[in-house]
Amino acid sequence: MKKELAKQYDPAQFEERIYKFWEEGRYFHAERDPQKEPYTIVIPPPNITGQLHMGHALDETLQDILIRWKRMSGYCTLWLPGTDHASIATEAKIVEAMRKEGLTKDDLGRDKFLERAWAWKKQYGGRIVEQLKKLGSSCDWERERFTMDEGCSRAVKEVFVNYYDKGLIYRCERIINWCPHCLTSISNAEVDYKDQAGSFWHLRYPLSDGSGYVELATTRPETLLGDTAVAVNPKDERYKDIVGKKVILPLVGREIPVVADSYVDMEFGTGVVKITPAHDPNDFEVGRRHSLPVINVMTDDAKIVEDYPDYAGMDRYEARKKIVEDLEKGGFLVSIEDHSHNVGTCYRCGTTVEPRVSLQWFVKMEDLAKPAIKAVEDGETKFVPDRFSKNYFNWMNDIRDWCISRQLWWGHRIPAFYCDDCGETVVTKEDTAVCPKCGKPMRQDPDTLDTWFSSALWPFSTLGWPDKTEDLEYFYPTNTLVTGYDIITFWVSRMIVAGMEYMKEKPFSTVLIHGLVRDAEGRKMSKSLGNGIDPLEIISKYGADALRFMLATGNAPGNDMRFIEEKVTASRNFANKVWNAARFIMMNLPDGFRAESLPGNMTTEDRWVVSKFNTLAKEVNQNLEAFELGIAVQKLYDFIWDVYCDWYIELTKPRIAAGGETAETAQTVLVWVMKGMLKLLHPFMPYITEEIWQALTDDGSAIIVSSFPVFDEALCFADDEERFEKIIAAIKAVRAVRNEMNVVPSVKAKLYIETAEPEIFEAGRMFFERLASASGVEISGKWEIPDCVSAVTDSARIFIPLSDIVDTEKELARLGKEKKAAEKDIEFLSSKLNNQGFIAKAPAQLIEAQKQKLAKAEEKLAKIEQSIAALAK
RNA sequence: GGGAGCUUAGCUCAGCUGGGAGAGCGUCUGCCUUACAAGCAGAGGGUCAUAGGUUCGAGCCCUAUAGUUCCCACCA
Repeated sequence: MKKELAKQYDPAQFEERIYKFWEEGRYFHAERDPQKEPYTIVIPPPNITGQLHMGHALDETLQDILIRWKRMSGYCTLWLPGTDHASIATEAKIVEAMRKEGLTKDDLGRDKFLERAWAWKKQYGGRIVEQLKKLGSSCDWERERFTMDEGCSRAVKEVFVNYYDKGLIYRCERIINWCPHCLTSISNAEVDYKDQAGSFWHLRYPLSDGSGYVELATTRPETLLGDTAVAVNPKDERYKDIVGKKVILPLVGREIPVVADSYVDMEFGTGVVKITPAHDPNDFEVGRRHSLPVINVMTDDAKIVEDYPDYAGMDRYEARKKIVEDLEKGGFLVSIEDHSHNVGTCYRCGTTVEPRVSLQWFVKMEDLAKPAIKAVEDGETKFVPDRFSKNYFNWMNDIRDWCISRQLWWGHRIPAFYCDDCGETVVTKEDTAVCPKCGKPMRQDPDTLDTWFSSALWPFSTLGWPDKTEDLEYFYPTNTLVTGYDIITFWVSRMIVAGMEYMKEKPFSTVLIHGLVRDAEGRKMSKSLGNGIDPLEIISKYGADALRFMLATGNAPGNDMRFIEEKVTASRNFANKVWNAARFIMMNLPDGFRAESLPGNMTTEDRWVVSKFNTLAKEVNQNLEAFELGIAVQKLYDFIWDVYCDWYIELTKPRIAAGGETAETAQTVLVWVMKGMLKLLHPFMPYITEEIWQALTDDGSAIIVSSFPVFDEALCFADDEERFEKIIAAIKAVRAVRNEMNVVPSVKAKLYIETAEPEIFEAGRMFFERLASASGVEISGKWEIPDCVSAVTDSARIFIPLSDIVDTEKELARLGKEKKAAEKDIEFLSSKLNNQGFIAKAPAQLIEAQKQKLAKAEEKLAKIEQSIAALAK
């Protein structure tokens, strides 16, 4: 009937097999069912270039826990997977690969390049998916999507054209962040600011009327070539006379005006600023206000343009050096100061971005942001933990227009067409366009869209939008989005915007935010540091369940965590514990044993464990409901290891050995609780629970679709819990005393239990033998045993006659310590109960509990005193 | 400049609506007790960063301070 389980937990033996079993059984597939409530998660699509890293592992684990829990709780659950084309990252990889072959994009041309890109996608896009599967992710792979598949592309075009028609997308010349390495514009959100040590060059520009110089300071002397003015503050008395005059631009010889603009900070530097509209965003604004010319002095790859023969072709840093030298030679350099400043770098490649004026497409964000802000304000969408909504509001309330065009080939091509003949622009969903004015064929914009443009539509484009599909109707809005705090601005905010605009409804109800997985020293895992840890290696070493369990343990939402391998070991050990508990049960079940329901003749300890399990089921559900995954894990761990394994299993051993009815009852309860426990654990450790379930039930059922345990009023046995805790307390007390007296377990001793509740201890008689090294148990209301060690609880004194070992002095000292502890308890509790404020204001239940504790403490003290008195005689 | 987080046992971290401080790892003492030595039993270890405040009662709420991390903006 049942399979033997191996002696040691070895996940490699079954994880792959179990995953195949689930896939073949189509357990991950979501079939719309009007009778059921849907529960939907869309995956944050990993990049096709990506390899599974710890961040993914955490993200996927959290999602899978929620999905599996909801699936078992009767929801129609859809976890929709997919991948992102990641335009800039993928294109960079392909360009890099081509470079090794000595090829450039231009050598290949757009079509050939895209062929390569698709081949790349075909080759590597599946890799990350296979890796996700290793984790046990229960995604509906039948619905796997890709941001550049036909449907998503259609959605992108639809949105672009619609935004354009509504006047929310516009094209204009602006200063944008340009990456000279990736050769594309990037959005504000894609710029990482980093502190760098630099210099502050003080220069002087001669006034054209020969009346002297103005002194100014710059961190970027090479941009001087593009200066078209110098500016001072209009209120600055020092410079009011020179406003309107001209200065001669050193090295270039151009005459440029002195303008007055309030942008200039009088306190900073000399109060004079050189204005380079083409290479600084603030200067660009100043330039606009004063109608200054915009002179671009750099090429795409940040080299000086040919107009300046002395520097043409030099890289910007090389040019800087040369220009400083020349300034010095010309007597224009006053001084050089050390200066640390924040420079923008490309989030992909780390190259210092070059602000640059160019013609780009933008989304007007202000109006679009409003409903998205409101959705979070009104609680339509909630961030967990809540503090991240502040992040969101910060960003959204100060939203800038979004630069969406990228000078890349891999991505959604902008559906705008230009007529070179008459200058007409058409934005259309059609693949080609004919000029409506002159009838000539039009040229499509060569640029593509920011990757995040398509990701923003992910929650509905993947469900069929713009068509009104049944999936969309049923599964939208999705329920939970699980992601890291690092992409709230990139992605989460833009999904909410798009969802509100096109679905008129939030894309998800909850955003569960998690932190970063750092290395053991707390550093970010990164390629450059080489401190990344490969989840796949960890899985092959410890199993996916151990990794998942560890990732869900001891961590509160939104907080970073450190990856420490010992934590995985601890989780693996826990899995081994579960494994062996199951093994124990199966070794002790008769053939054909079935435990469908709880027996009617349960003992106190049976009801004790069932009642505790019932509480566990309640709390795990509550914690999951509140996204307190770490707390749920902790409770499961404690119950399984401590309550079930260390106590209950041990309690059943003498009963099973005794055989007969009590054995059968114990077996039934063992199996019943084990099954419930496995179910509660399944979302966290899917593989091992399925493997054990299959071996244990042997009826073709699958735990993945079993019903998740819930609280059951009929299984509350508070009385039995209390009664049995007394036995546990007594056993613990005996063990502690024996340990303290250095009595080895092999030395058995008879126990004489003195108690006012003999029937309770009568029921626990056999457990003392097994769990407290007793050679026999006598129970009475009163014992007089001289020269004896005694273990004391509030409900019993247990005498342990070990005459050859007993050291009266030592025992008196030990009891003295216990007495002190009891007295301290009493003092604490009675002072609390004597406090009028406490009595008047504390909840009645609490007061009652304190009274009971006090009574128990007093009982215990009395018993200790008796023992001391007897020994002192 | 604006905002947020963190500071709890030697280490890594939990602590859900305020009611006698927890776990894992490490340490110490025993134990191969027929599910598990990836184990069992026991023990030690904390002024919950500091200073005030609110409260009958504060690790938790409020204010300030220090250290630390991060986000946003800006720095010619």
